[in-house]
Amino acid sequence: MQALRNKGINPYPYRFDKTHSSTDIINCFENLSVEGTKVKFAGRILSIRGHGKTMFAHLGDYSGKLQIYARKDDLGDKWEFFKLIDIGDFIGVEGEVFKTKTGEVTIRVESALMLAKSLRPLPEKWHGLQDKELRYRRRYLDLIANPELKELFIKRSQIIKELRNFLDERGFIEVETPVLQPIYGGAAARPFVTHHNTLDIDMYLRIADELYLKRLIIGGFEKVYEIAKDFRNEGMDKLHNPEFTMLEFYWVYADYNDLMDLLEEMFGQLVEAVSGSVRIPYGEHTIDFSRPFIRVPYFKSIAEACGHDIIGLDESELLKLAEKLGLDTEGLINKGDYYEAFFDHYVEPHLIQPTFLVDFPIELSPLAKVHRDDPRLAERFELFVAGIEFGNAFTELNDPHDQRRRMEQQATLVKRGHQEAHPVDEDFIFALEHGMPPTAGYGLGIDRLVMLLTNMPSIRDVIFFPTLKPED
RNA sequence: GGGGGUGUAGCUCAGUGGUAGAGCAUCUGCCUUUUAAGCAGGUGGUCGAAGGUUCGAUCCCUUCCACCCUCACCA
Repeated sequence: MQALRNKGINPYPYRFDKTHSSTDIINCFENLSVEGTKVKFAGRILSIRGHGKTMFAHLGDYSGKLQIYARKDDLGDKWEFFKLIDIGDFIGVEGEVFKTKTGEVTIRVESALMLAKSLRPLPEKWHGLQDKELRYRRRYLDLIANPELKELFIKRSQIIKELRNFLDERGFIEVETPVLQPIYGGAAARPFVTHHNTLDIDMYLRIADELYLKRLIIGGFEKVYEIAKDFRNEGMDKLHNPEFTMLEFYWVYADYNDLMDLLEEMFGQLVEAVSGSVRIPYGEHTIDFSRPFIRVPYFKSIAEACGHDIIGLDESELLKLAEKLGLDTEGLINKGDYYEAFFDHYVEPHLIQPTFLVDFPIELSPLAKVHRDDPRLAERFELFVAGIEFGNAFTELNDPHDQRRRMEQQATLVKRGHQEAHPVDEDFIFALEHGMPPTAGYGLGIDRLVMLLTNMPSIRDVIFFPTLKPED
C-alpha cells in the first residue's frame, strides 16, 4: 500500500472504461484476435503465476474469468506495477487478445492500472471457504470462493421475475402494504415487537400481508399481489428464517378450486422456465409438476395413513386415540392441536409429489370461508411438495359476523396460552362490514420455493444473509 | 429446550500431558507461454472463552460462547 503511494499510484481510483466482459472476450475471440485490436478488461485477481520477467494471472469478473499475460519486454518501466499486485486486488488492463500454447484465451498486457487494492487475503484457492458459519457471516467471500453460489442466487432472482411475469400477464397489480403494523394478523405466529417513539406505541413487524391486501380488495382492486419480507419471532431451522420472503396474491370472484387450477399452471410454467423440465430432482426424490396435481382431503389423508377417521371425535376421544397410537400429546389443548399432531406425524412427511391438501378443519382456519357442503371444514388448501409446505390458500372469509366470531375464538386461545393465535382486528372487521366480494387468496414462501428449484436442503443456503447470532 | 458433533495460522486441515505442525495465502531471492507453475529461505498462533486437576494443559475435568446435525417448538 505504502509502496503504491510512494510510486504515485492511487490505490482507489474513480473509474475504468471496461470494453468487454470475460465471456465476451472468450466468445468473440475470432473477432478480437485481429492484430492491432485492443481490449480493456478489469476484474479481481484470482491467481498469479510469476516467472521472473513474465507473469500470468487470472482476473475474475461477474461473467467468469480471463487470463492475462504480462512481459517485462512489453511493459518497460510499467513492469514495476506487477511487483505490487496481490491476489484479491481489482486491476484494469489493456492489450491484444491471443491464445497461449495450451490454447487459453489471454490478454497480452500493454498497460495496467490498480482499481482497488485488497488488504486482506482471499480464502484458500482450491478448498475455497468451507466453514459454514464463515460462509454465512462473510457471504462476499463465499461468493468469491464458490462461484456456483452466484448462479444459485441469479436463479433466485429469475424465479421471482417469473412469478411477477406470470401474475402481471394475468392482470395482477403489484402493491405495497405496511411492514410496521399496530396489530398483527393474517397468520399464526409470534411477532417481533418494536416501538414508535413519537406515537409512543408498540408496533409489530408484519407476520403476513393478508389483512391489508384484503382491504385493497374491499377498496376495488380485483387482482393484487405483493412480494415482500415477513417476520416471525419463532425458532430457526432448515425451513424457517425469522425474516423471509412471501408472495401473497388475491383474486376476486374466484374460489379455492380456481386457485388450484391457476397454481398448477403457475408451478408448471415456473419449473419449466427455471429448470427446463417439469420433472426436477429434490434430494433423493424426483418431483413431477405435470398437471394435474394430487388433490386429497385433509381428514381423508389422515384416515388413510393411520386407519382412523378422526373428524367426528371430541377432544377426549382424540386424546385417547393419540395416546393409543403413541403420539406426543404434551401441550395439545384443543381439537385443532390434535388434528395437527395427527397430520404432522402421519401425512405431511409423505406428501412427496405435488399435492393439494384440501378442506382443512375450520378450527385451524380462522380467515377461510366455511366449506359450502360441510360446516366442520374450511375452503382451504395447502400445497405440499417433498414433504414441505408450499403455500396456503383459501376461499377468503368475507362474512364480517363470521369473521368476528372466528377471531374471538382465536383470542380465547391466546388467553389459554396459544401464543401464535390471532388477536381480534376490529379495524379489519370494520372494513369487511363494507362488503368484500368473493375472493380467493394464496400465500407462498419464496425462500422454500428457491430451495426446491435449486435442490438445496436448507433455507440458509438460499438467503444471502441468514439470521445468525452476532459474534461475541 | 434435549441429544450428537465441531472450534488449532488469513483459508483448508493434521497433531500431542513437556518450546505448536503441513499445504495454500503473505514476505525475500531465482525463473520470459504458465495454469493446483516450480525451487530456496522467512514472517505469521491467547490452540473459541473462563475456571479446575497437574511440577507442567492446546490435550484431562467443569462451566460458558458460537456454528452444524437431529428431536421438540414453530399449522
